[in-house]
Amino acid sequence: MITIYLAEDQGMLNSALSQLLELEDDLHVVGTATDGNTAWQEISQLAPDVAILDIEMPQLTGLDVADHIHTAQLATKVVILTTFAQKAYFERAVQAQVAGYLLKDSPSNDLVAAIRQVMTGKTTYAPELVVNMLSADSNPLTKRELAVLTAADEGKPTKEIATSLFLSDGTVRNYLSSIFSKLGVHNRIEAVQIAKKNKWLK
Amino acid sequence: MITIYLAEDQGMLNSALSQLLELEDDLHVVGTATDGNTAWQEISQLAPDVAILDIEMPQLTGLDVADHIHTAQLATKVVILTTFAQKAYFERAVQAQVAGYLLKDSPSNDLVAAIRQVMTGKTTYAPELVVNMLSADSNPLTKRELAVLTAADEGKPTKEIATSLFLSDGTVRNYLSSIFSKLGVHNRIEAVQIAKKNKWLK
DNA sequence: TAATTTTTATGACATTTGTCATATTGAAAA
DNA sequence: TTTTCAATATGACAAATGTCATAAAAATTA
Repeated sequence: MITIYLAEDQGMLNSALSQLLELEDDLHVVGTATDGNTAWQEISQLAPDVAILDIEMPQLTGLDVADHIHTAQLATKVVILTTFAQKAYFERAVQAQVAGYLLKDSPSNDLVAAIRQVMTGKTTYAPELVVNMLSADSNPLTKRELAVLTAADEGKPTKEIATSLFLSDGTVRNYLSSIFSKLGVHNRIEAVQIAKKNKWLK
Repeated sequence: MITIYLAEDQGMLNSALSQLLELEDDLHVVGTATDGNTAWQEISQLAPDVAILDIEMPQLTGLDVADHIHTAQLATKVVILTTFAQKAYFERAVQAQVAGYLLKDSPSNDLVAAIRQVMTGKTTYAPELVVNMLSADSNPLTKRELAVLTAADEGKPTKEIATSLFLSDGTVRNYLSSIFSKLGVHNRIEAVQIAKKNKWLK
């Protein structure tokens, strides 16, 4: 019997998954949480075989919890369950030696499969990730370009950006223009969007 | 036997829910989709008793699909399933005469309950919504203004906004100008920021 | 060291934005 | 039933934005 702890902050997915896992003869959900703090508390108590952790949770992220589990040297295997294939997240997960990493895009059966898989000592990563890793979208923007874009994101008009960065008006427009061409767009809003999607901008 | 169609773009939730619903003796999932277009195609063919629709889906939103169902006068009852309690969404849903509206925060059993409920002809709305409605920090923007701002937030330039909303170029600029004066700002980015902070815009 | 990239700047130009005045229609509120 | 507000439109104009060519010092990389 494999014992499982499920931490997922979206109620519907949380309860749907836990009911579903519970239906499997060899799986047993020993607890669930919708925030990272409770999750870590209970996992350290219960020491389940597997912890399924969402990344974006209140208080502590799933990656934080995974770190704790790792440093506390619990035998609990961690499976990260997240929405997007983000390079940065994935790297942190590897650091924390998680046993599995899969996306919410996948069907729920993949989760069941992943659980059994990690119990055999193997690791499983969503294939989308590998693709995403190879075509690593490293930031094409320079420091200053990023500074300009950040200011633009705050809604500042060109002039304000210029004075705040001690640049000339035209230089700021040039930077923006260069940013646009690098990102293949034609205005600030789109540029900011792309930069945010790629986590180059918070 | 209640026939159900499920449209939810997040694969994990989609498959988890459909498996879960299928377990109930009186429920049968006749189809699922992860985008609005397929959803509407299939729903119009299959005419299920209940359609469970996520709002944020590619191509057509759940609200668009609900509109279609409503105007095509299908007998299909619609249950909207969404992440946040947004007044605007809710209002549009009411317009489209949806039978139920619930949040992904709720446990999955609420969904099962809601399905049975709407089949008796009753409507069910998540209680959080009512609270959210009352304490609604009232939005000074009109429907169209919001539509324009939403498009602007996507990075579309004036012309595109105009064609996508079937408006003239100047009208769009007028709306934006009026938005700015209502919100006390002078450009799109700032306007979007404020609207987001106040949850008038997602 | 040589080649390349980054940071910074101008000027000129076309286009896009934002502002304002003004006007019509229809719907909602007083 | 006035009066107001929402939705829509024009035209005109000023200001901001985006594009391009060109340039040069400083820093980085090969």
